Amino acid sequence: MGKGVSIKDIAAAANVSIATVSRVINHNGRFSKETEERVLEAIHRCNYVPSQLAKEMITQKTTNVGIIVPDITNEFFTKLISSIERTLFENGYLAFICTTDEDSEIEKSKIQMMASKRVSGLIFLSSSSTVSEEDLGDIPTVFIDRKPVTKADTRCFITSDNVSGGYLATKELIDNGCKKILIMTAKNHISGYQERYKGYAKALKEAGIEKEYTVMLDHLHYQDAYDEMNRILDEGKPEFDGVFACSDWLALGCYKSLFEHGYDVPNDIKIIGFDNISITAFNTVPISTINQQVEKIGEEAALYLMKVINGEDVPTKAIEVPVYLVRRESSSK
Amino acid sequence: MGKGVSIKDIAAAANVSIATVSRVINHNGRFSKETEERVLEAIHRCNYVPSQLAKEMITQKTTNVGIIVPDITNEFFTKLISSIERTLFENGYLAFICTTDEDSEIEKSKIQMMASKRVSGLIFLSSSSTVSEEDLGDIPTVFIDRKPVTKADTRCFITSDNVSGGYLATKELIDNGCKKILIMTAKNHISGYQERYKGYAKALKEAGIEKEYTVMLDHLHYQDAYDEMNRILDEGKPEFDGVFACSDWLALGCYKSLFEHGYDVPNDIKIIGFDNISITAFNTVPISTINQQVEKIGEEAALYLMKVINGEDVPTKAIEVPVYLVRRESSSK
DNA sequence: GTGAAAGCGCTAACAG
DNA sequence: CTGTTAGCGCTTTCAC
Repeated sequence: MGKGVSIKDIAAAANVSIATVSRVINHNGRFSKETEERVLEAIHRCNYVPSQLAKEMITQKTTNVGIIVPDITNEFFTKLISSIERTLFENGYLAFICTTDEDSEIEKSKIQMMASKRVSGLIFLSSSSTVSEEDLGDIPTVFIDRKPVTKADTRCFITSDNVSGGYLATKELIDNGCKKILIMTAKNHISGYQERYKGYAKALKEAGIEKEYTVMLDHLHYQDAYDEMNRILDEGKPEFDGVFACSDWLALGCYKSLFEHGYDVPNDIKIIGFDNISITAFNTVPISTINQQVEKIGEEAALYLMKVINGEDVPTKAIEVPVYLVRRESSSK
Repeated sequence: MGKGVSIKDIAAAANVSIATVSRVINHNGRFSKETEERVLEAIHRCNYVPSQLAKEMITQKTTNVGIIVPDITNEFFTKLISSIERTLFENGYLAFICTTDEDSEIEKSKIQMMASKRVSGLIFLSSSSTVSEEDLGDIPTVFIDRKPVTKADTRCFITSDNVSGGYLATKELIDNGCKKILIMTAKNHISGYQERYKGYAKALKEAGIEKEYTVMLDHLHYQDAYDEMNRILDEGKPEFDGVFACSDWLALGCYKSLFEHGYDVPNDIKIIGFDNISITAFNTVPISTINQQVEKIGEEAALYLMKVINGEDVPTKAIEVPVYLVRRESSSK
């Protein structure tokens, strides 16, 4: 497709100089109507596609951005990526996709590759592993969702308002009569989860509930929540009447364990999750959850990044996108 | 990160010619140990990252490949993309991600953009919309999963052995006592679904079951299957004792409807899905399904594409990756 | 309005 | 072993 045919060929075919062809292509004016037509005709006839590659080479500025995520098999990430990719493309950028599998070696090597390809920016869904500032260098970078464990906090960071989310979730349980609420969260320091815990603590305090009941998980898969809840329930009658699972997958794991142990959700025990992934709505007992405005986060991230790339003024260093409660059966009275 | 510093600077810093620097970088030999060290030292000291962009410009060959998918919020696509991306990267390629949202205009415009960026190949998860050969031009392309509705069948096409899958699924139901089996599939001509139907028909015929029971859906989301099954069940006692849903999401929708109508799965009615997405295992009644070797499909696609790119001999035009049955509770006796 | 010429950062002959 | 040179396909002054 137009590979092989270059601006030279068009110049020859249209009987003008390559400078003129360039002007026509880029709508830079300074050519007559007739010339334009002749050039356009030649372009069409030769099936010519200007090399963006060469342009990027000379302007020293690519329209490529890298998206880096731990993995892609996760509805939250996936929606984020879609939204980012769409926003970027609307502004003339294409996105490289890079999964790191939480492996900092891979991460490093992909960042380097992108650097060598001169991406003009990076959108980073950092794993909890440390991203070295050195690797990132002066590439404009926006972090999403997970706050990196580096001094990289000089860069932009976009996330949901997780504290409010944790608060809303916990309050929903309290409002519907729960007195003892278990929070299931992550053992390692993922910023979002820590904030959700803060919201939980705040709601408890506000309601005059003193006893917290925290369960920390090493891994955050469905199975881990299921196993852990099984362990707890196998020990005897549970001490809690509400569960705030810090992600929907955890909530689903808890639900299944409770169900299999003969507990009635929401009558015996209420559950609320976080993220609003689609299956929560489809669960036998639909699961209440906190909705993150993923599309908006992705869009904000992309827009912000492009501003940085274009050297615009970017006042805000941290953006928090609001969340809202999605009330379903699992937390009802 | 090394942007701004070029091969010239290194040449100067190491007191050699740029040609020598180039040789060292590319391990092309013809330089002494000492020179190498001096150059390497300069590279390190200046924090130099060679511009892959310039290299691609001159060698007329990029190490970028485009992945085109209808959307990304789908475990099957997602796994495929992961696998492709990994395989490509292991071979020095980076992947552009392009979602089309089944919109052929967007598709067209993204393909053009990638062409102008001179991607060296495309991996195409075509929507049922027609991909024009003209757009693809001479870019090496591999199709996955869905057979394009064009004359593009001159290109490579990789997919699961869907006929066998449909056969295995149906046979599983028959083997466990089903006499009347409903198949829920797609109304439009998605190759995979058509083939699954063929397998279904074959198994029925082999078992001497004459009556087929086909339900076709316009859209293939959970909700569509749920609604359709509700409609059927609301009409009265169902005529079938087994359901072969051509995707897991459809199976889950059917399950919920059956459950809510008071039917016992698998005792009253058995269900089997297709794809083996993770939630099928987590359903209250785990759903039997046909596993597609997604990782393998992705890997094969990437490897095949790179062969084409490198001008290697590529005998096979169509690759079918085997599937296998995953037996769970929903289809048991 | 239009063209000639100088590069962008690099590779690839070709000399030495 | 090493340096010189000619581009890759394009943009961008600077003349005319």
